[in-house]
Amino acid sequence: MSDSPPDDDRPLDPRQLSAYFALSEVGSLLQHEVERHLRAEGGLSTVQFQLLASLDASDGRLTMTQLADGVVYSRSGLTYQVGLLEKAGLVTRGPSPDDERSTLVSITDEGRALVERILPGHIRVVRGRLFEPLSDEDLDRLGDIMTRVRDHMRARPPRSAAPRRRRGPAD
Amino acid sequence: MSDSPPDDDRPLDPRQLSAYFALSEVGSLLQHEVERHLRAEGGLSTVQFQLLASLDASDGRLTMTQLADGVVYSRSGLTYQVGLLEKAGLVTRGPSPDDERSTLVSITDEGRALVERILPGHIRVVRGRLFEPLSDEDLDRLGDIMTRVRDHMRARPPRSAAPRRRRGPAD
DNA sequence: CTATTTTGCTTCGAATTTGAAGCATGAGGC
DNA sequence: GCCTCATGCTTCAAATTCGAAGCAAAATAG
Repeated sequence: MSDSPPDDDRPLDPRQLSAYFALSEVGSLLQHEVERHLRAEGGLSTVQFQLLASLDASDGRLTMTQLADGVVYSRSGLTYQVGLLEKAGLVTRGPSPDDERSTLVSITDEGRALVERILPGHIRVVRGRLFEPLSDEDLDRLGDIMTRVRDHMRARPPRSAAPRRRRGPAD
Repeated sequence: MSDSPPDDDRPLDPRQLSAYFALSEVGSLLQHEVERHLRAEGGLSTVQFQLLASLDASDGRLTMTQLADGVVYSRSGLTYQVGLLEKAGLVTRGPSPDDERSTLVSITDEGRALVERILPGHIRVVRGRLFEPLSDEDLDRLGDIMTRVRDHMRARPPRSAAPRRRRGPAD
């Protein structure tokens, strides 16, 4: 870490490129297939399922902010989606006892039941599409890599633009 | 095909779960940051950039179907986006000489110039957010794994629903 | 204690996305 | 050559998305 090499402005080498493209593609494909399955199976979008799953995994109640933080999503979009879930009777919204501003979202029994019902099929999709061609060792490695990347991305909030404005930009 | 092991209906074990969640999260986070950057830098959405990059990488002209196949996208959405790109002067649309039905999309010089202008920053984002915490070995492994998964997903077109409806569902 | 700033959420309008339906051309069967 | 089906793309209406603006409660400053 003595002096940063000019690594930053070099093009990606072929290995990086191919890894990046493959990752993007897998992400998109997986997302689409999961979407399709959830829609067909339980009439839910991916986000809605993630929200219910988050609630189910935690203590059953989270604030809007906690939910939005887990799922990568805009605040207003979250309001909309939680509204739909509430209308469907899968969650309820109420004020937080601690903080009058916060809305506490709680999963209903019906919501839990739906998650339980959809989960097996969801898992089957993920297993069949994602994990099938991977060995145990691949799996460990993938988990390790992705966890590290995620922590890295979560650690540093994204600079909106101009990551290093040392020299005047040609803009 | 003698008797399928009950592997299929087991829940994902913790390693699989954590790998799956981390992968999803990284995918979402990366997509959002790329989106933000491209929008700020060149006024393009991710899809538009991918379309231009696809055209740039190939011979400069592709049919709508070829484009949609590369990017994971709906046909109608593609029509809309290509329409925007055309309006912006970055691509042109014309009939295919071979097939009267096909629309051939060509990138303009302006389009190429825009790609050239945005690419370095895009690469900087990807490098900084995705590759920074990875060693060379990680990189190779990641590329290998993702390539294999992608090929696997591309090979078998997704079953719309009901992968194995052997026993009457409790629906 | 009051003024200011911050935080949490919702509402709003504009842009995007999607699947279904529509239209025209190409390919096959007869 | 016709008739039927498949293919390539666009149009359409409805749903979803986002950021900006708005509003109320809480934290902070003085």
